[in-house]
Parts: sequence; structure tokens; C-alpha cells
Amino acid sequence: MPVTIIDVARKAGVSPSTVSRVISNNPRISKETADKVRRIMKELGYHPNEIAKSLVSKTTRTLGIILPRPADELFQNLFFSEVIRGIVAHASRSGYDLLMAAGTSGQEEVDAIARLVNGRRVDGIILLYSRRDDPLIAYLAERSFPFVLIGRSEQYPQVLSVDNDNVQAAYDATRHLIAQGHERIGFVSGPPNLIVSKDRMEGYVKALADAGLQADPEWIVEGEFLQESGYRAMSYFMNLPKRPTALVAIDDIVAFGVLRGLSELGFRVPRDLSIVGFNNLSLSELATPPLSSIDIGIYQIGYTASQTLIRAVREESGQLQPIIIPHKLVVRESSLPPADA
Amino acid sequence: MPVTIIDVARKAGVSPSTVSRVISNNPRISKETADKVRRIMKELGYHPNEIAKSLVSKTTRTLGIILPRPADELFQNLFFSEVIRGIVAHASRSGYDLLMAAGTSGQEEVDAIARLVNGRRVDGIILLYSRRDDPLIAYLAERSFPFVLIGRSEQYPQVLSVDNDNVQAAYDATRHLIAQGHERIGFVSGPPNLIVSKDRMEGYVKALADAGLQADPEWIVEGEFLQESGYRAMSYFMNLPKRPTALVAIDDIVAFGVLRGLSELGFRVPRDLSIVGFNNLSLSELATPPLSSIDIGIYQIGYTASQTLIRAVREESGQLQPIIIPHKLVVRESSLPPADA
DNA sequence: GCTGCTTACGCAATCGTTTGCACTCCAACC
DNA sequence: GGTTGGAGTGCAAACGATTGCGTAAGCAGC
Repeated sequence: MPVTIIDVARKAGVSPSTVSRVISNNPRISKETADKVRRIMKELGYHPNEIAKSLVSKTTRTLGIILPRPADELFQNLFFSEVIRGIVAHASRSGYDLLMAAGTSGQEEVDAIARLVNGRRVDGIILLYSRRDDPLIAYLAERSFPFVLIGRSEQYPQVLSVDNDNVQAAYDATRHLIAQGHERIGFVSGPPNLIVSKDRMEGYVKALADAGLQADPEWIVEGEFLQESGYRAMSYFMNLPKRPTALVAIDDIVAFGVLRGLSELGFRVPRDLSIVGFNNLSLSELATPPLSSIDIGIYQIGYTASQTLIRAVREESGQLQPIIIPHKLVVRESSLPPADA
Repeated sequence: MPVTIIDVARKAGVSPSTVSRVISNNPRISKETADKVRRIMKELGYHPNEIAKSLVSKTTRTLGIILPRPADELFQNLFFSEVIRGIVAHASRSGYDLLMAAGTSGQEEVDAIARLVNGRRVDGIILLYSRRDDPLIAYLAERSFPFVLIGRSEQYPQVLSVDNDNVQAAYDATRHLIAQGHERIGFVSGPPNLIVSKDRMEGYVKALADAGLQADPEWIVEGEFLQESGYRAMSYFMNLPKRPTALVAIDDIVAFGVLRGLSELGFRVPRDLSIVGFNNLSLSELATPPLSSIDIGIYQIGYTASQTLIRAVREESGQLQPIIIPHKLVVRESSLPPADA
């Protein structure tokens, strides 16, 4: 029913090949022919069938992104939308679309990726939330399918990746708290199988050590990237006989949970507890009190990931060194000395 | 290079047709043959080329979504991620993927949609942020391409759509404020070309009228779905000789801007100004004070939109009546009588 | 007038599937 | 023993493009 290249060719009195060459601006077509063909295309409202194109060109101008397991929970965190925002901004500027596929369970994630990769539906893939032993990375690396990792891989260091220096970032956050005079500093971590959890924990421990302080295992708790985790961590910490006076939270959303819990219990921030988070979500400055946070440049990460991947897809041989997006500490009220101090 | 259906056929000693029929579970294939073919497929690591499949089946098991103009700004609002969350949850459960395309300007939006539609890249399209005179709706409706609108259309009422009763929602919000004793109630609206702005405004005006109050045009301002708009609106209102005592904000994010501005100027909420927003973002309860909001069930909207669209794509003849997702008012501190009253 | 080079285009194969139709068996029936 | 009929497969066309190669026309050069 829709108009094909053959319809155009017939009406223009040329062969389909010629039309095809007009579309791809092949210089070997005379100007008159090209003009005529172009006119007919307009007239007929012709648009190339991208699927057919893909079949022969083996290319789709589409990037794929796999939504990590509980796609449901994922978006609760602004991190995700922010990184997608960056990806889409660059990709669309480069003429690429973004295909999102979700797997609901672990195995389904691999299935989802197999669908995209083997089904030739995408030219490259962006991987998120790299786990310490990630089957997706292995899958793609083995097939040498173009992909870029947001985060980093331990088993496959020689892989395109965009990341922060999370060790240093956590170091900076902790150091800042120490500089405020805190000596009892807790850490609310994320899922232990995520590399980012491990890295930030490492920076936290290192900062303490460098300051001659000791990381008390009692002051480290693990959770998810969810408010509830922060809430739980808060109630754990505040019930400790010897409470920390400051907290580093692995994510602002977790910090929000802490704040909510504290206010419910009547504690004041930063007087009773100072806190700094990660990601500097757009709402962090609206929290009560405004939340200090490490800005890791999420948008930039997404943007750069798309850039890197598209370069790789085009075989412009990207650098295999991980790309590190700089972070910066944004100090707000939640980690400053209390006004009445 | 990758293994095709022909490789499988050759190795199994059958024809490609047979392999294809095995894949689609055609009952006319004998069990032995099917088993053998399946074994070989595993052995060879065969995965069907979805592109080739799409070419002949004219179907892609993919839903498209067009990112409205300033894709950059868009995601700042949790509304977007939340609706996508709902879409992806349902779509992936039904075996559909989601393709996001962005246009940066008005014309590019139409181009983007043309690419998806005429390029046969998607089976259906989800449209967001319907404007009062939306070229995309016209484009799709004219081609009778399956699509569902999140929101509603004035020119094309006979179109699949998922929406709230925004008039009623705004009515409820305003009515709640009136019930608290407010008589001077302002409204911070959104872009006037969006239908949602118009609808909520209408409900606001109607609630006032029903209460015997008059909507003073001075107390209505327009803006974007951005914090800055709320901030500006706040400073406008608070400089009025005769200030409103309460505000309805078209979106929580706008309300956040108002809150921020008020706190900077030393005003207290709800004592100096009560406020209720829309969307009940996950962070609304974390605001200072916790923000009253109309919960419009964003996730549910996305979920239902996917459901409706997929049904339409499969020609299960969805209802053409707009589907209305119920809203509910969530009252929090920002619109309650001040504690010291 | 023949050769040889360009220019501008067409032919036909190809990409990896699906599917309508035809065909071959073989058992069952009269 | 010929006819039917169904079960199980294969042939080949089709989906809508791209592209290597071939070729006709035109012109220059000798």
C-alpha cells in the first residue's frame, strides 16, 4: 500500500537503482534526473522503508539500551532519566534513535540483549549499572559487538566505558565531612554486587584512613538505590549506642530517605547529623535542608556514552581507555556547621 | 557471518521453509524433524534476524515514542520517566520494545515521526503532551496509523487516548483549598498551548465560581513545567498589593519552585501561603513542607497507554472512548491550616 | 571510421525471512 | 489395484531496498 522505490522509479521513468542513487546523493546521477526523481518522491510522498534498508546495509542507526532487572523500580531514580536524557540528546543529534528493551529477570536480560544483538536491531548497546560479574558484558565482549559501559568492568578492563572516578568522589565527600570536624562518619552503601558501591566504599575508607580515622564496620550499611534504604539505614544508625555524626550516602535518593526519617524522629540536619549524597539530583537543593551532593555529571555521562558508542559503531576506533567524567562536590546546608553552632 | 536460517536448514538436511515453520511452531512439521531442527539451532547458536522478519511480516513488535521538542528539558520532570516506566513495564511484558526518537524543533518532530512511521520501524506510536493544535496527531490520524494519545485532542476526539479528568482534578484541588477557608486563590498554569493547561485552568475557575468566588485574572500566571516558572510566579504573586493566600500549581515541579522562592524570601508555608500541586512526584512528600498534590497515576497512565496501543495494533479494536485514569488528592502539610493557627 | 574513455544509467543478485502452492509418500478405502 | 486424502516438506516468489558490474551513447583523437 505505501509507496515504494519502485513506484517512484516507474513514475519517473527510471530504474529503482537510479532512485536509490538519487537518495544517497550518488554523484554519478545527472542533475536533471536527480531533480525529476526528487520531485516525484515529494509528489508521491515517498519515504524509504528503513527495515528494507537495514536488511541490506546491516545497519540500523539505532542504539540499544537494556533496562536493568527491575525496570519498574529503576526510573524512580532520576539518575536513569538523566542519563537517558544525555544519551538521547547526542544520539538524536547524530541521527540515531534509542531502543529500550527490558528483561524482567536475570535470564530475561540476556534474552533481551540477544534479541537486539542477534536480531540485528541495533548497531550498538549501552550498558548500565555494571555488576561485578556481569553476564551482559561477557556476552557482548565475546561477540565483539559494539557497546559502551556506563561504569566499569573488572573482568574486562579493555572495554569502552564512561565512568566517574568514584573512589575519588567518595574520598572527596568523606574528606569534606572530616574537614567539618566529623570523626564518626557512616556510609550508606548500595547493592554490594555493583561496582559503584565497591568503589565509593573504597574512597570512603581511604579518606578515613588518610585522616587517621578508622572505618568501623558498624558504620557501614548496604541497601538499594531507594528511599526506603535510606530510611532503614537512618533508623539503624540513630539507634546505635555510639551514633555517627555524619553520613555519606551512595545516592541522593537514599539521602532523601535518611532526611525523611530524621525529620520524622525529630532530629535536625545538620545539627544532629550531617549528610552528603551523590548525583546532585535536580531536587537535591529543594530538600530540607538542601542536600550536599557530589555532582557526577550524569547528563554528561549519557551524552559521552552515546558519543563514544557511535564513534565505535562507525569504527572510528575510540580510545579504549575508560573515559572519566569529572565530578564536583556541591556543598549545601546538610553538611555545613549548624547555624546555631 | 552470523548463522542464518539457511545454515540451520543445510545442517539439518531440510529446507529453510521447514526451519521457519519449526520456529513458528507450525503443527504440520513432524515432531522428529522439529526436534532435530531445534537441536541444530541451539548447536549453531541461531537467532532469527528480526529485521528480515519485519520486512516480510510488516511488523516490528516495537512501540515508538516521540520526545517532545526540548527533549533536553523534558526529563527534568519526573512525569516523563514515570510514564515511560509504566509503558516499558507493560510493553516488555507483552514482548514489545520501545523506540525513542527525538526531534529538536517542531519540524523535526514531524520528521522523526515520519521516519518511524514510513520507515516501518514501529507498529504504533505513543504521543505525549498533546498540544491544542498538534501536527503530529493530524499526521497520524490522516494516515490512520495506530497511535494512542496521552492526554486528549480537541480536533480529533475520536482517537485512542488515555488521560485524567484534569478539569475535575483541578476542581478538587481548588475546592480543597476553598474548604480550608481560602478565598483568594491563585493559579500557576503551564504553557497555554497545552490542553492540560487549559483543562486545569477550567477546573480551577469552575471551583471558584461554584463557591461564589471570582477568578481574578491577576491571579493567574502562565509558565513552563519548570522550577523557574514557579519561582517567577511566586515572586509575582507575593509582590501583588493584594496577595492570594493559596495557590494551585499545574505541576509539583512548579510548586517546588514556589516553595524555594518562598523560603528564600522568608515566607512560611502554609502560614503565609498554602499550595497544592499536581502529579504527586515521589519527592513531593520530601519537600518543605511536604507538598499536597493531586496524584494522577502517571505510571498507570503509561501502563494503560501501552496496553491500549498494543491492543489497537493487534486490531483487537480498542474502545475509542478516552480512557480516564482516576486521580486522587493527597493532602499534606502545604495546604493544611498552619500548626500555630 | 575505428578505438577508447567518460558519463549516466539499468540488470540482476543479494540481504534473511515467510508463505501459498505443489509435490511426494503412504495408508486407507472401495 | 486404482483412487483419495492427509501428513510432511520443498520450491520459489515476495518483502523493499542496495550495489557491482555491464553497457549504450557521446565525444575526442588519430
